[in-house]
Amino acid sequence: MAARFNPLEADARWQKVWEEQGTFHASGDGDRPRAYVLEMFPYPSGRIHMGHVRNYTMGDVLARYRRMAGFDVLHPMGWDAFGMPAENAAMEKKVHPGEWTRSNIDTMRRQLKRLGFALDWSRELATCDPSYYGHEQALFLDLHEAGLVYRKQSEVNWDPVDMTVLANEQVIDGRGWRSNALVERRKLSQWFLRITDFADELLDGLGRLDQWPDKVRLMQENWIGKSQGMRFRFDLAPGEKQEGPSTGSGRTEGGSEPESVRAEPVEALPSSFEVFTTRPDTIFGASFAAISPDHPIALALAEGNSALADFIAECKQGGTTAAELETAEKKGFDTGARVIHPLDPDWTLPLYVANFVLMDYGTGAIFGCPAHDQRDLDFARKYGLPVTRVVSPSPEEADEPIGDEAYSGPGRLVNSRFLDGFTAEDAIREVIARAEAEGWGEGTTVWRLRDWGVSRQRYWGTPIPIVHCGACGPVAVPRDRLPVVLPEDIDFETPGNPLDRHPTWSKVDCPDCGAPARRETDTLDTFVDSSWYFIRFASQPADAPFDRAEAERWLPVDQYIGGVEHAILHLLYARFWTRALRHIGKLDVDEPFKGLFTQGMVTHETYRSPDGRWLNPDEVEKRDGRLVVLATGESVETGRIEKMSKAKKNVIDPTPIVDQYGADAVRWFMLSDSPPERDLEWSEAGIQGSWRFVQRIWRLAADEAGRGSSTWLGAGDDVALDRKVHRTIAAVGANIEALAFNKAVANLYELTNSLEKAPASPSRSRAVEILIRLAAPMVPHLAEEAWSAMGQEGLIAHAEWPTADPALLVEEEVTIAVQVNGKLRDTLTAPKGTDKETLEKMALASEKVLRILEGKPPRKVIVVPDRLVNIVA
RNA sequence: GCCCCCGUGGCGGAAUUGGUAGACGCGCUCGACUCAAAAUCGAGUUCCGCAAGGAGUGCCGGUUCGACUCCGGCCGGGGGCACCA
Repeated sequence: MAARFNPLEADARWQKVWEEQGTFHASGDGDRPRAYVLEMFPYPSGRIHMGHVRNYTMGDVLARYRRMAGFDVLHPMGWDAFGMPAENAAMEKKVHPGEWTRSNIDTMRRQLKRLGFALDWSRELATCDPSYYGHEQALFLDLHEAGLVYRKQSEVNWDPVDMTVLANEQVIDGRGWRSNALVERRKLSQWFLRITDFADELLDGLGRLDQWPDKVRLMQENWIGKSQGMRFRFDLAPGEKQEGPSTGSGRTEGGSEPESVRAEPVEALPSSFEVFTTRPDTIFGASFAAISPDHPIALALAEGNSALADFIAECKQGGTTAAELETAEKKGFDTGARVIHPLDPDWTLPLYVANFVLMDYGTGAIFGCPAHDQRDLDFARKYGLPVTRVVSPSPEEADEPIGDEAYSGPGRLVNSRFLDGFTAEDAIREVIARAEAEGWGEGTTVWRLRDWGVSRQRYWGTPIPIVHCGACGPVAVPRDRLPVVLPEDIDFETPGNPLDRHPTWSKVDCPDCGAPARRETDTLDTFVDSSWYFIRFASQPADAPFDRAEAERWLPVDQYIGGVEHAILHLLYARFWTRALRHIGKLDVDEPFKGLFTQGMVTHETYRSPDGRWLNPDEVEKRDGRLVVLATGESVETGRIEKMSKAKKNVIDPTPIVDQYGADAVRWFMLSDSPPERDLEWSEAGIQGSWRFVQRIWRLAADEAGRGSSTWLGAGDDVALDRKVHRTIAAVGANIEALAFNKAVANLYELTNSLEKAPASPSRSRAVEILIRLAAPMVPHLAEEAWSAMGQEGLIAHAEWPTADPALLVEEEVTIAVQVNGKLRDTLTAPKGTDKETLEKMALASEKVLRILEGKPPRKVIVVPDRLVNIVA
């Protein structure tokens, strides 16, 4: 056996063996228990980065561990291959998005294979492949038939130069990130999925996801944002112009929104409108009503009021960034109209248009109760509106005036006529009951969650399988004509969506009436692609998206691992999609991911030259204990430790590192030190430490392999070492199960330290063999090499995970801490299970204790068996 | 503004239900091997102190025989959401 482990030679050899033998194929038959381990599939951006390496190493350890523990493991990999970067590359580098993407996939697949991940490559998929997105189109049509897809006008960020729609994060200071042109708000007809129909289910389901981080569940809960309250009608007081019939009150029930009210032409002034409140109990504290600048009543009133029209226009200006909103002044415009209080026909309130009322939350209108809402209070003070307390924490404070702070605490109703003396809770119930009985309002629930707009005016995505016919309207593409394949001959020379400009692609006959029609040229949000790929991994027939029974055998994913940046959107959409499939009877799974783990980022120091330029780590060198620029010798300023990014030039490409140290050292480093949920700082010293450890294990194995069993003949068992080994078996298994890889790594270091110190014995030989098996999920190439060199049969990937002997886990002797007044003064050793009296006697006999007690009797002695004795002096 | 998480040696971090704080790694110091270096091995490494001993888990207080752990109040760092009625 060689003195040193040579990863460059061994890695490739074992990777070839695994591939040829199909070692990591999920069989899906037999009666072994199943485990589905999945990491979030990558976007093929060009090359693998350290974040990928960390993510996939974690999943790999778990997958390999489960396989050794007897599971049939599904551990697949694929590519989230649609998206904007491919189109950007097409524009910048004049390459076809498909070509660019597929070449990136080839590169990254090679890089992943170089790391020796135990993946079932036979199930590899790419979302940009018609054999994937064609099935997605079919599923889209299924949801469409089930009424879960609808079309409505919606505002988008429109870049007039690039002629494209921008996501919110692509709008920087009101300008397009690429064109720098002022972004316009445009209304487009877009496709929506009715995720709000599932809001309650999605919220409710979070409570049962006990293997998800609390943080993520909380984020989703906030995102869904359930608010219970009441919706009620305000009638406009007579005296205002009221032309034409009432258009009713705006919205229909539930999450299904009609073609937007905003799209209607401004004609008549409605005679009433609805507001939403979570505090119907404070209804007698009302002092004004306010509507959004986008509200139909505001638009109608502005018709004859140029000052109001100006105000509305002003509201539309200004940024929508968080900082701007926070500092933006709360402004209102008194329309002069008044509304009638629903509980007193003689009481009218002024109607304002206010810049802080959002049209797309609730009903786009509110009533203001300044005494008990801070924003309403600020508004009332500004415009000199009355402030009436209606909730009081105690009877004495009933007439206490409200100062600068609104009172939002508990209490009983005051100044509220028939509600006086009610608790807030009872008052809410009472007001809702009354409103419902009298027909002017009702209890309701409002969600922050909006329906999911899935239309993207982009080329590189899944075509939406719809044809627009002048006579028939939007018509589904018949199933036998799926997939609707993206055209390859496209042109990126002119801005805008190439599908729109394609000479022939969009021209089709209507599937219903045969008349000339036009294909939908929008493509689907790429989050749709990632909402069901884990199902396709589990089952991939050619003629259907998945086979229900086969998919149900694997799902839900037992452990899903990825970045916390997907805590909301991807994970919420995938949860929705899965529930939607269940709703339409395609798949009986409610939650797609049973266990979720969000791993931390890989970070690195940043470096700057004296002139403030960011420097690459390879431009920097340590000389005489300080960092200098390699080329010039100037001193380097060490910046913050940050997530690796091109902008900060602190990216370490994994490939050269793997070439230098081998896959196992890199994998080991990714698991060491930092807890997996926290950030890991890449360092040269760290990878060298990992390399040393790989060689230390190798030396132990080589030592045992070279020794043969004869050398320790006559030596007895090393019981202390046996105990250490079995404690380690238990600890490593538990820590991998808990994804506490840094602790499992520490366990293996400890065992290695013990083995290096232990004299040769049968125990030691067994221990080294067990160490190799315990380390196999983390450093698989080394483990295979050592396993075979030690003369073991078969692959270690198929070897059994060692079992801890319970008898060896029990200590015979324990160390007892001896404290005086809670401070450690001495320790003593006693057989496990020694009774309290004996321990107390032993502790009181301690010389150190006697010295501190100075002959005085202890006041009290606390004995915790097998743990400690605390003497209270 | 609202909600959540985290503060432990020079650094990354360990520490079942409150029960010997600092496992393990990195770094550093000294030593061995070597002509020398690398590699490797051995010893040490929370702070103050020669030692005995004392202090110590962001700060202040509380509960307890006993607090990194529980409670209250501050300070600092990070994250999520955000004119949400």
